[in-house]
Amino acid sequence: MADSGKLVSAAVEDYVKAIFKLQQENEKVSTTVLARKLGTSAAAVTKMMKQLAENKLLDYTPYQGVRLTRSGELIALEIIRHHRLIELYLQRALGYSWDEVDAEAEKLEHHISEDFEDRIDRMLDFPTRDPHGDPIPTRDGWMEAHRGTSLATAEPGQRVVLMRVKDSNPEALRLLTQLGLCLNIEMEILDAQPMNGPITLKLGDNVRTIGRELAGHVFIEPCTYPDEEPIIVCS
Amino acid sequence: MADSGKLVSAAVEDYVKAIFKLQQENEKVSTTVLARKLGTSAAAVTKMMKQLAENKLLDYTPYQGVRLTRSGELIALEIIRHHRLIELYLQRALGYSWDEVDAEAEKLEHHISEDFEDRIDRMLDFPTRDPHGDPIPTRDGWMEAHRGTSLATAEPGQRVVLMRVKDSNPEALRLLTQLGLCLNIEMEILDAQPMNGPITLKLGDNVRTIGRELAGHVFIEPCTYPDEEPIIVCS
DNA sequence: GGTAAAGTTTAACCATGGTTAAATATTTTG
DNA sequence: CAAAATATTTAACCATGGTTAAACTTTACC
Repeated sequence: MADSGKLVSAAVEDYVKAIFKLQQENEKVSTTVLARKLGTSAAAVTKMMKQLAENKLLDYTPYQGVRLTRSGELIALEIIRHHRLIELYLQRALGYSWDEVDAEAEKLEHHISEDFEDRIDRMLDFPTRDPHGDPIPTRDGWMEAHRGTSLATAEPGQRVVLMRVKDSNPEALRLLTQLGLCLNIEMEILDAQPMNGPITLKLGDNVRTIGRELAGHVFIEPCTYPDEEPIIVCS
Repeated sequence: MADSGKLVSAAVEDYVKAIFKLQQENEKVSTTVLARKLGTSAAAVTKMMKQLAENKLLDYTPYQGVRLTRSGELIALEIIRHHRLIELYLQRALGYSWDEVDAEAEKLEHHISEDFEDRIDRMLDFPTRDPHGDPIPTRDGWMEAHRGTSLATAEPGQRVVLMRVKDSNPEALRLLTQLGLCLNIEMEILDAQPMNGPITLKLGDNVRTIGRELAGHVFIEPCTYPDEEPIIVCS
């Protein structure tokens, strides 16, 4: 009953997923950083690291942090695939908004079958991105690199496209929606005040000013056709 | 992390659900029967009964079996509601067949939000029955009685409607589909051989013979308009 | 009605995944 | 470069939900 037939527990899946995400930033993932990300204690993390190392899901050198093995990565990618497919499904099929999908997907990702995964994948016509612009890993464990650079570090004068947003802060996502920002929208960066001051954007005919913290949740890329009129794909 | 914020664990939900179903047959539910239903040991059940009694989800008299309190019933009904809504959703929205829905719903029922529940309820237009003809409890903890009597005990000569099937045996459900039996289909009972022998049915223009064991998975009611031609609602 | 069988509970144990406090490494800094 | 600060690990503990084996009730039957 506690086992429930699963090869890896939901807890293990959460650990592996968190490590995967953290190791995209830093070479090695430290105990404390992981503990903070998972909302648990460093002691609990250390114990789990030993267990995961025994199961060959990661390489663990005491005091030096961890790094996933390919086996660990495959599990992480499988869960991230579940998460992002579910997010997109909730948005498309059940009308969830992009600030609501993360919390629901967080619970469901551990409990769907391969069959369910395949069915929603097919129903969504084999999508490659989730509602936040994050890439959806393939079934066989490959994932595109993240796109975009932070809007918080953008220079005025550029014409850019909104490629991606951070997924796990509903408040930020609601704010962005209110401001008229959505995936694939084109905008011009009019101004970026020094001292982490606000950034002013032109969205179609509207001018909007947003703080640096919120801008940190947004990732952009230079417009492919910077000379043409911006195309507002936002609904 | 083990807590995960839930008031009741998935294990408790499974226990309460199993007890609810068993106590519809027998006044009190015994340790052994529960253990068999849950695929666990009698000792584990006893321990859990004490815990559930402490939490006032059931009344427990040692050696005498248990019965849910109203609180326990409400939890059971909530989970059964989840289960049956999910089953119907999987069938309608994702093309699952009636032999596939139970296993998937069994896992998902513990992990959906109230919001998810409401959304699929609305999307399905507030349904009252799942794909097996079982009633879907209301949000406030009320459930219709089960309909139908067993086809295994039916007398020849009747014209009947298929009201309900047992939900948790995929093989039986696939067999029934192959034989052309589905919910709401009308049929005439032509013959029922003694000694638990096979039952012969007329479905439209087809005549089918099924064993008593399979018939035990099917529940019927006398046709409301026994004089008219059978209406085949089956697709 | 006593005894055997069946059912139930208790006891001792295990694994998982948490906790806090203390001990030990590592890193930073004056 | 030593001491202080920080990070990490260990140890002892807890709760949940399982196990098996032994003890104890209840039921069934002669």
